[in-house]
This record gives sequence, C-alpha cells and structure tokens, in this order.
Amino acid sequence: MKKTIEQKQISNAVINRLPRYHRYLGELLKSDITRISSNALAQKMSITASQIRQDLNCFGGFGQQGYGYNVALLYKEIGKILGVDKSYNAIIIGIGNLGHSLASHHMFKNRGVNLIGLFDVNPDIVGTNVLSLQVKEISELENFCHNNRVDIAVLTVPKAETPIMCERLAELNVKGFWNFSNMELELPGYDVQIENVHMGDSLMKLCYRLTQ
Amino acid sequence: MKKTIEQKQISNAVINRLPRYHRYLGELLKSDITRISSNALAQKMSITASQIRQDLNCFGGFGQQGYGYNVALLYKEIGKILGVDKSYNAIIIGIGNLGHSLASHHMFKNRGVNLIGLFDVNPDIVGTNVLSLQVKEISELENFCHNNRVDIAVLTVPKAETPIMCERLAELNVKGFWNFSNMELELPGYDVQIENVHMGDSLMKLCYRLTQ
DNA sequence: TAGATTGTTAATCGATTAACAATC
DNA sequence: TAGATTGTTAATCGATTAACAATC
Repeated sequence: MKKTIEQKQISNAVINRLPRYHRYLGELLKSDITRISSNALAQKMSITASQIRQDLNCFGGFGQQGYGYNVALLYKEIGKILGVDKSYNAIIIGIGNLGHSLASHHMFKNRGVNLIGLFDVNPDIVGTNVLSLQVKEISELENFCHNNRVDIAVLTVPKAETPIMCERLAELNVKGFWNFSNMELELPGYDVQIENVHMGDSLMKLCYRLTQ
Repeated sequence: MKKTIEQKQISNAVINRLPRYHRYLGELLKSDITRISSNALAQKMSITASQIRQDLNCFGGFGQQGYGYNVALLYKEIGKILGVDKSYNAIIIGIGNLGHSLASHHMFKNRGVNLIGLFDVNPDIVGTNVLSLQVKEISELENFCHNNRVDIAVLTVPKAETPIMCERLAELNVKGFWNFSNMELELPGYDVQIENVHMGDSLMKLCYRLTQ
C-alpha cells in the first residue's frame, strides 16, 4: 500500500527533526532497548506520537502494528536517509582555533564522515599534526582534490576569504559546504549544498530568553 | 494605536529570525545605508516583506509609512529585544579544543556578552592564558560566582559530567546555559534557560541534502 | 483471540502571505 | 499634493494533532 517514495517533497520541518530522532535512537540502542512504541519515544522526546508516525511515514513504514518499532532497524534506516552509510570524505580549510577543535572532534566519525585533509595558509600551522592528520599548505588543494574524492569542505576561514575559497573548491567539484564564517554563503551557478552555521544566533536566542 | 506589548506571546518562529535580522541590519549599517524598506530588506534576505513587517510589529512600530525603516534605529531596537544592551557576564567551563576556540572567538563581545572567566580541571590547562584570561581550577568556581555576577555558563565538558556541573552552577544562581555537549540538558526545578547546541545535527542535514 | 500500536485520513491549529486603508 | 510604504486585518497555506480502521 506504500506509495513510491522518492518523488514527494519532504518538508524542512521533518528534515530538521531527523538528526534528533537519530540521536535518541542511538541512545536507546546503547541502553540495549530493542523495541519502542511511538508513544514511548514521543514522551522521551517531548513531542507527540502522531508527529513521529507522520515523520517516519514520509520515508516508509518502519514499524509494525501491535509491536512498535525495532530500535536497531529504525536507527539504521534513519541513518541511511541521512547518508550515514555513504562514507563522505571531508576536508577542513582553516586550522585556527575553531578548525582545530572541529578536526579533533569525534563528530565526523560518529556520523559516517571521514576527515581526510586539513589545510591552512599560516606557515606556523602548516606541517603540524592534529590527531593523525598533518596540516597541508593551501596551495596543495588542487592536487589533493584531484587525487582524492572530496565531498564536503568545512570552512573556518575569515569571512572575507570565504566566497573566493568556496568557488575554488566548487571548481574542484566539491559539492558540500559546511560554513562557519558568520555569513550566508551562496554559490549561484554551482550545483552545491551549503550549510551555514551561526553559533552567534544561538547565543542571542539564549540572551533573548534571559531578557524576558 | 499600539497595544501593550509585553503580554502577547512571541512565537518561536519569530524569535529564531531575530538574530538574522540583527545580522543583516548590522551589515547594512557597516555599508552606511541609513534607510531600508521592508521590500528591499526582504529581497536581500530571501523572505517576504510581509513577514518582516509582521515580525517587527510583534515588538512595536519601528517604521514610518512612505519612508521605511531607519537602519541604525531598527538595529538598536532589535539589539535591545535580544538583550545586547544588557551586558551579560559569561564563563566557560571546559577549556579543551572547543572551549579554547570559543574563548578566543569575537562572538561574545560583538553581542554584548562579557567573557569573565575560564575554568578547567586539567592541571596542564589550568594557569594557561587565553587572550587576557587565565584559566582557573574548577574548585574556584564557588568563590568566583560569589564575587562576580555570572549570567551565562558555556559548557564544553564531557557529556557525562554536564548535568552535575549544571546543577552546581544553577545552585550558584547561574541562569543561562549554553550547552555544547551533545545531549539535551534539562534542569527541572530550576528557573534557568538552556540552549543546547548540536553541531552534529547541522552536519547531518548537509549530508542529507547531499544524499538526495 | 484480545490488546496494542501502527499507518493514514481528517480536523485543527498556527504561521505565512496577500491586500489595503492609514499616513508619512 | 502624489507616491511610497507602513501597520494590520483577512485569506491562504502548511504543519501538527487527533482519530480510527487496519493489522500484527
């Protein structure tokens, strides 16, 4: 009875919730819980069971009437939807404080993203090691991208240099950009995906709520 | 004609957009643009003029018919709504890679938040300097909070230690928590505001879009 | 079988957009 | 004054919630 899935457009509201489902299911899995009902999960997540069932049914029927959802299976399915199984390759451009802290974060591995290269312009930083990776001079970028598949570029360079750097990377066929400079990057004319991170916005929301 | 403002509840959708307005107005201000219409701003921000006018009128009538909005004034007003003028004091707990990179970030100053203290447990880190601040031993926390008003605690400590640390801080009357451990912190029984940051979720959204 | 819980349709609620009178 | 653009109400659209038949 299930419709062919690919064609219908998934709303942003749903997509935004997927990583959160993935996180909660991962926790359940760690606690050795094998099955969960939409009701129980809803309670844990402070949302409605209806919403969970609606969200999941955008992608297929992963549950079973009378039983609920198999945690391991659902975790794997949501992982698949989010591309965890794709093993994307990522590089970081700009190994200042932020770049360094991202490079040493477990976030990438945990989500099926392989960090394969670090780049900087600063001669004091080039050649140093972060975990098992040695920081390369930015001029090696072209060579590196020709010899390795690079799916995602993490950008922690100054605002002014971000657009030029992105175009350079887009020309090298990089398709995903995770941008930490505090600006809304756009690359018209290129078929790329851009995720702009605004940590300052998050801080300001906290300040707003403190102000109320 | 304007209603008394404080009572009506502002929706989350609106609050989430406020920091973005603030950013765009800041940029306009830097470019010496003195006035802007909702239409022109809407085009810049890729949203509708209607939405801008609706959003702003949650807080008051900041514009003028036939003229538009005074950029400097509107920037200041939105800053006030977001508490930029409040000069909140913040401390960071956990000066590992991430804590260190946050400590050296210009984000705080730019948004009216004063970083006044850094704390860690690691004897190799305690005593080192980040910008003009010296990292203190965590045992000094109680003393420090008694001698200084601390509004916000930035948490970059391991997941397992986060809840205990938060309770300790809440007991010291800290009201705002900016939490970077990858978990959804809750402090039932305390009147506090918590902002959980999930950078991994952002990365996964990018992966999702790359997968499509 | 009886009980539980899904998948899915219908109802509700809220957020966004359109329209326009007020007014600078 | 005429033109522009706001503030605000009404219309639309989409997302969330409720309900329930299907079924494990």
